[in-house]
Amino acid sequence: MKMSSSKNSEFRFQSSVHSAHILRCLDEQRQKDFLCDVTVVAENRSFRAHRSVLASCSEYFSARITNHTGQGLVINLPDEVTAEGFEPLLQFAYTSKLLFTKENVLEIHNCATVLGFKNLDIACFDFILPRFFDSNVGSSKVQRNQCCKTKCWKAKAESGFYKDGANDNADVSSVTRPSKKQEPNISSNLSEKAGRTCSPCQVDTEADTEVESDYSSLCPKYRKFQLACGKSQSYTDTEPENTVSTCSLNCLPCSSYEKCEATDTVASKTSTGITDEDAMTFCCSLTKQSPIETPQNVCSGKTLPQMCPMTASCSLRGSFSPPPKAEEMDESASVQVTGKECAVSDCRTGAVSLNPGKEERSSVEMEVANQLSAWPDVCSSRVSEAACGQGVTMKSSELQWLKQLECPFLRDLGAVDAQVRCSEATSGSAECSYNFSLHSGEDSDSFDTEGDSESCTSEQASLLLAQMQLPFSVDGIVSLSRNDFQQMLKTQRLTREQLDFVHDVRRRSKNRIAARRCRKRKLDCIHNLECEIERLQNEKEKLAAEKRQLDEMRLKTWENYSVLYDKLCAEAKLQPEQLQVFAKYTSMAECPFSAHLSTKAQLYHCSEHELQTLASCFGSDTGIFEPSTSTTSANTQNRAASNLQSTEHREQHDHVHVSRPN
DNA sequence: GTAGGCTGTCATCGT
DNA sequence: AGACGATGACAGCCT
Repeated sequence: MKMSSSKNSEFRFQSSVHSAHILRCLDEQRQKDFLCDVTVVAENRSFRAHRSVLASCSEYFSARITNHTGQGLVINLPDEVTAEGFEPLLQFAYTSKLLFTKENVLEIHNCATVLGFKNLDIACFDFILPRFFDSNVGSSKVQRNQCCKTKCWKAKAESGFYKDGANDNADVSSVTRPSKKQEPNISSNLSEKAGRTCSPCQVDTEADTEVESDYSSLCPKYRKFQLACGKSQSYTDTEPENTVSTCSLNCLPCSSYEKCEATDTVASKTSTGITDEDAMTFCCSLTKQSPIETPQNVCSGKTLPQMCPMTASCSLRGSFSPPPKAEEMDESASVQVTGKECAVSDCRTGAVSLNPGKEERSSVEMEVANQLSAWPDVCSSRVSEAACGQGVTMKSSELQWLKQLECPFLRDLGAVDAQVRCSEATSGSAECSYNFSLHSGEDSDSFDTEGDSESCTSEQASLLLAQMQLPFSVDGIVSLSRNDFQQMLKTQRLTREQLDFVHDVRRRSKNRIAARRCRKRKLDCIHNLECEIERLQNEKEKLAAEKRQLDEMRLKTWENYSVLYDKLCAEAKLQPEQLQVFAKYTSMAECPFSAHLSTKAQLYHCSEHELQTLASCFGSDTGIFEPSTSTTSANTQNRAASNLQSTEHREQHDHVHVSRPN
């Protein structure tokens, strides 16, 4: 639930549970066959559903249903759509969740393709299928994104491509470097660590899970401010979009490969010194295989293994869940692919951090990102970590290539640019790609503003770590919890100087991050205060205008009273004494003229001085009180003064504050 | 040359 | 007692 205010105090309520509730109700209706207006026949099975839902999810149904308005519509699906494949799709249409198994995923994919099921983009299957049907996930033999065209998938399926993961090797070998020494077993490190610290990669988020503003994480002052002014813009909302995001090469459509092929080489060559051929191979290897077999200059093979930031950070950071290998998965296991809206979380947790304040990502992107975050193999984790500023070093060629991706939520990442800058700055000198990004998820908010100085200091720290033969990355040192950090130190035999240095690095790095947070909060606070000032000024102007209007109305009303009073006196021909008696016996509540009459009667006995005093109390700037040069004006003065007096008198009785006209 | 902004670091305080 | 986060102050760098 969000409440956001505009400058003119207009509020917008946006429910984050409404859409899910609607969908849930529709699903219940479907199960009860309530209000269903279409029957879909697949093979020999029939399914009841709502036209609007089907048409919303599927291009096929949209086309078939559009011209049918009558009742009892029956749609016979083509032969290639099986009941087994269609049923999960129907369920997906009503629940956003796709339940599938290794056995039926191809069937579902085929049906989705034929029916043009939206939000189950090929990218999802492109990501999912290799996981199921490759026995070497995470170990470099996956063929991904070779072709995203449906035909290719069909061809692969028909040819049993996914039935035998070993086949991949032959295909890949033709485009990969023949002999690439595999890097240390990063995936196993990840697996071990993640097995200890991470939850399984299933992402099943109920849509009614609300993203609440986490004021508890704010400093006291800021928290007080936020709470005090009922901040419409939560702190998380102010997070720069660069806190985004995990993405993977896996989700790339074909165009990315093509673009990569066409555009990547120049940047790669110029900045890293590798040849066009290398770049091409690298590009292809990125798109056609898992990253383990990417060129070693990504994580330079020339560096000592323990100095490799990849190794260090991957082994130290255990936040990412390892991908469940196909052979490790239960045959009957199903994986839920759920839409998850606006997930904002720490990159370290492996969850996706999509900018909530920015334009909404498509559900496909959301889902892919979620899956990627929950299912990162080494490749995706590296890319996503680079995107998250986790400190995994990528050379500019990789980053330039990343920028070509068709994934919009990765393409517009400032992080990529920032990383490119970092890489460019260091690519010339560093054979070893040191880990020079200190973002640890929680502070990954400042990619676009962090200059070279920070990178340099971090790099210096990394260099010093290397010089001291310390097998740690700065990022690893910073991101570890206290206990993990202590345990990590215990596993190493470090001298006193080394220990002090590591602690110093950790302390300074954490403080640096804290300073960034602090400054960001301060800026946010200033910004919010400025908005508050503007809002209050607008409100003040509005109230002033309202007050003026009310004053005018009040004066007009009193003038009407005066006219009526004069008319009454003239018609009744009351003498002053009669007026006095009249006023005496008429309560103010019962007679609207009583106050007027009373005052009028009293004024007949007022001296000129008292009258002037009353008039001066009323003030002359309203134009009501005119110099008493004539009887008429004197009467007007009297009436005005009596108005004032009676008003104030009434205020005393009613305890209602009525401001005196200015 | 100078002002202003940004960032890292240190010191200090409160938790 | 020690770790940690927040924050003010200061210095260095850059524009």
